[in-house]
Amino acid sequence: MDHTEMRQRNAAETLGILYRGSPATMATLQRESGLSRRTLELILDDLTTTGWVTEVPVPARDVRPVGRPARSFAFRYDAACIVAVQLEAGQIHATVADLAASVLGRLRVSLPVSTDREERLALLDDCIRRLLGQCGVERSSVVAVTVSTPGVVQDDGTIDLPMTMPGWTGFSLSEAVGKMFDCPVRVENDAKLAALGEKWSRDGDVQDFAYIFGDSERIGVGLVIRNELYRGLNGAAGEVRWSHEFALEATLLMHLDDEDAPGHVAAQAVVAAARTGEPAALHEVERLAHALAPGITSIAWLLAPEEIILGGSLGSVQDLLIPALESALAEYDRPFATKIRGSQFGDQSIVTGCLRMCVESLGDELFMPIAAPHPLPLNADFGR
Amino acid sequence: MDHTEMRQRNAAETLGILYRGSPATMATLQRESGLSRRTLELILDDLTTTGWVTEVPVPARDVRPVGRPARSFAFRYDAACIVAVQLEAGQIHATVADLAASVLGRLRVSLPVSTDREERLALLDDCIRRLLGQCGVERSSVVAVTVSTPGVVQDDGTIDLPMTMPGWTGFSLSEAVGKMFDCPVRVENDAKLAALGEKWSRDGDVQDFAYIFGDSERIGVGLVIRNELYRGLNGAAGEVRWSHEFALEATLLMHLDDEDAPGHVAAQAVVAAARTGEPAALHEVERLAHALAPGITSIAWLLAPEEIILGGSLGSVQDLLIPALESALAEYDRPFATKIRGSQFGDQSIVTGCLRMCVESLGDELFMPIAAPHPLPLNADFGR
DNA sequence: GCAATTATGGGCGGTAATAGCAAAACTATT
DNA sequence: AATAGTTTTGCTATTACCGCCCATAATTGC
Repeated sequence: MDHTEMRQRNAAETLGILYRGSPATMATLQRESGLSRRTLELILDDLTTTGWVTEVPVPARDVRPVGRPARSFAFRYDAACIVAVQLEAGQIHATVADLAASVLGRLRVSLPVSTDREERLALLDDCIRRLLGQCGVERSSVVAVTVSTPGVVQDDGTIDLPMTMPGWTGFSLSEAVGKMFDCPVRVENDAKLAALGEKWSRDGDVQDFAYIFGDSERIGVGLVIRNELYRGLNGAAGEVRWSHEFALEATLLMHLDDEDAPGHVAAQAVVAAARTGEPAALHEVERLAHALAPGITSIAWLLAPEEIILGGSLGSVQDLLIPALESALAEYDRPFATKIRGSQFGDQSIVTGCLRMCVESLGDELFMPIAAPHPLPLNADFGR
Repeated sequence: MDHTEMRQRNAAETLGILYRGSPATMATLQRESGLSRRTLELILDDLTTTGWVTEVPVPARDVRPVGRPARSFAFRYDAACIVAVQLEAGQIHATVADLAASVLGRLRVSLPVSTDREERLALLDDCIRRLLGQCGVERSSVVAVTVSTPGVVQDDGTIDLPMTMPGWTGFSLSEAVGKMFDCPVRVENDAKLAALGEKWSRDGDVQDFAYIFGDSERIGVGLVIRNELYRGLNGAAGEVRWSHEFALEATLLMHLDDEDAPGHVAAQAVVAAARTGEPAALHEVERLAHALAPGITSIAWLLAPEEIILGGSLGSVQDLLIPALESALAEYDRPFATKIRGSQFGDQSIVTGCLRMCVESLGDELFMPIAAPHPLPLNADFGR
C-alpha cells in the first residue's frame, strides 16, 4: 500500500460515512472517521470538486450554538441514477431511483406468459426508454442496473431455469441488458435479491439470515451470511427442493400475489376467510405450515441463522402463517434461538433488493471515488 | 488510516508472504507484495530485530546465477509454539507444534468416560505439563492454544452438550483452560475444527464446503463459507438432527474409529468384509449411504457448496461409502456440481483443525507484528 | 584480472498524515 | 455598539513513509 492508496481509502471511508448518514460537519466526521481535521478538509475538497459531495447551508436549529457556525457537507444522492428491473413470467417492473435508492419513478408492463425472448427484451427496452423519459433522466446518468429473474443465474451470467419464460435457459441476460446501458448491469435470482432487500433495513444488525421466498411456482431461499449474499457454487444456493414434503395441494396460498396464477382468486378467498377465523380456511393455513416445517427446521439446524424470514406470498400471510408455523415447528425439535418473522417489504422486496444490489455493486467505485479505474460519469453540475 | 498503520499493514503483508511461502529474496518479495525494494528493506530490518524473520544463508543451487547473490529471508517458525488439545469422552489428546504447525510432540491419555469435570481438567493439566516437558518447551513460549470438544460451544465460551462428559454442560471450558496458559485459549466444537483442518490443504482453492463428521455418537457438520468457518448463532450451526431418517441400526459403521464404543469390533469386521466384496457387508454400507443421502441432498440444494467432505468414521470408509452414496443420491434429485469426497486427514482432522485455529487466531497479531497491542512473547534468540 | 551482472545501501523528493496557531465568524453580555 | 467568549477555519510546520535513483559491493564467466 502506498500513500495514494491510503488517501483513496480515507476518502472512501469519509464518503461512506456521508452516504450512510445525514449531512455532517467537520467535527462529526472527525469523530466518526478518526482522521484529523486537516486531512478531512483536503478530502472534502477533492470530493466536492469531483461532484460527490456538496456543501449545504447550515441547517437552522432551534437553539443556535455559540461560536462560528460549522460548514455542513452532504452526499449528493442526486449525482446519478440507478435502475432496478424485476422480470417475471407475466410482467416487467422497472424502477429508477437516485443513489439513495429513493424511487424517482416506476413502470409496470404486463405481457403474455408465452412471450418469446426477443419480444420480451424489446418490451424491456421500450419500458426502460419510457420510464427514463417520464422521469426526465438521461440514460448516461444511470450508473448501475440490476435485473431480477426467476431461475439460477450462473457465474457466467447465463440462466439455468427449469421451466417458464421461453428461450430463457442458457442465455446471457446480463449481456443482453448490458447492451442497453453504458454501465455495469447485474442479473440475479429473485429470491436472492429479495433477501438482499430485507438486509436494507437491518444492515449490520442481523448478520446471518435465511429468506424464504414463496410464489405460485416455487420456493426459493436467499441466504445472507456474514451480512453478505451467499450465492453458492454457480449461483445454485437456495434452490431447495421440498417437493417430497411439499405436496402441491398445500401450495394454494402461494398463489396469493400472482394475479395471473390460476388459484389467485381462491387463495385470496381462503386468506380472507382465515382472517375471520373460519376453521376450514385456518386448516388450510396449518397445512401450509406443516408443509414448510421440515424444511425450515433443517435450515435452522444446519445454519442456525439469527432469523428466518418469510417473504413473497408467504410474507403476505405472515399474520396467519407465523403462529401456525410456531406450533407446527414445536412438533419437531425446534432449534432454540432462531427467530421466525415475516418480510418487512412485502411485494417491494425484490425491487428493494435490486436497488440494494446496484448500490453495493457501485460500492467499490462509489466509495473509491478519486481516480477510480473506471470513473463514474459524474457531473458536478448534474441535478443542480 | 495514518502512516503508522500503513507500515503495519505492509509489514504484516510481507510477514504473511514469508509465513506462507519458502525463504524468499528481496526480488521475490518485491514481486509478491508490490512494495518497493527500499520499503521491503526497512520492513525486513524491523522484522529481523523483532525476531519474526531471520536471514538464512543463500541456498546452494545447481546453477548459480550470475551477479551478486541475493540475501534470503525466512519466517522463524521456531520462534514460538502452539498447542492443540482434542477432548473426547474417553481420552485427551494433546499436541504441541511450532508456528508452521509441524508437530513437535503428542501425548494421548485414556480415561474413564465417567470421569468428572474437576478430575478431567486435572488430567488435562497434567497431560500438558508432561507433553511440554517431553518436548523441552517452556510454557511461556506457547502463544496459542485451541481445544476441541464435543457439543455446541456458545459465544460466551460455555458448552451446551446434550449428553456424555459429566459436568460439561453450561461450564466455561475456555476459562478453565485459560488459567493454565498465559496466552489466548480458544475452544471449539470438534466437527467445526475438523472442517477447519480440511481447509488447511485446500486454502483459497475451495471457498465453500460442508464437512460431515460422523463418530459413534452423532453426526456433526462443519461449514466453511467464503474460506472461513461459519459458526452460526451461538455456535449452533451444523448440529443437524437426522434422527428421523437416520435409524440407529444404520449407524453401525460409525463406531469404526472409537475404540471404546460397543460396536467397534463389529464395525471393523463389517468394513473388512465389505472390502472383500462380501454382499451382506456391502449391504450394510448401502444402508448407511441411504441413511445419509437425504441430509446430504438437502445440504447440497440449500448451500450448493463446492464440495461435501466425509470425515470421522465416514471418512475412514470413504472407499466403500462414496460409490454407495453416489448411487443412493442418484435416486434423489442430485444437484449437479457439488463434489462428494473423503477427508484427507483421517483421524488427524481435529488436531489439524486445532493447529489451524491457533494459527488463524494468532493471525492478526502474527501478521501485525510491530507494536501489536499485546505483543507476543517473542524472543529473538529463542530456538537458535 | 576484467567485464558483465545483479543486489545492496543510502540520499533525495514527493505525498499525505498529524499538530499547532492565528484569524474569522458567530453568540452573549454589558 | 463594543467586547468577551467560543468554536470553526485556513494555513504553515513537522513527521512518517513510500518510490526513485545512483554509487558500491559481490559474484560469475571469459
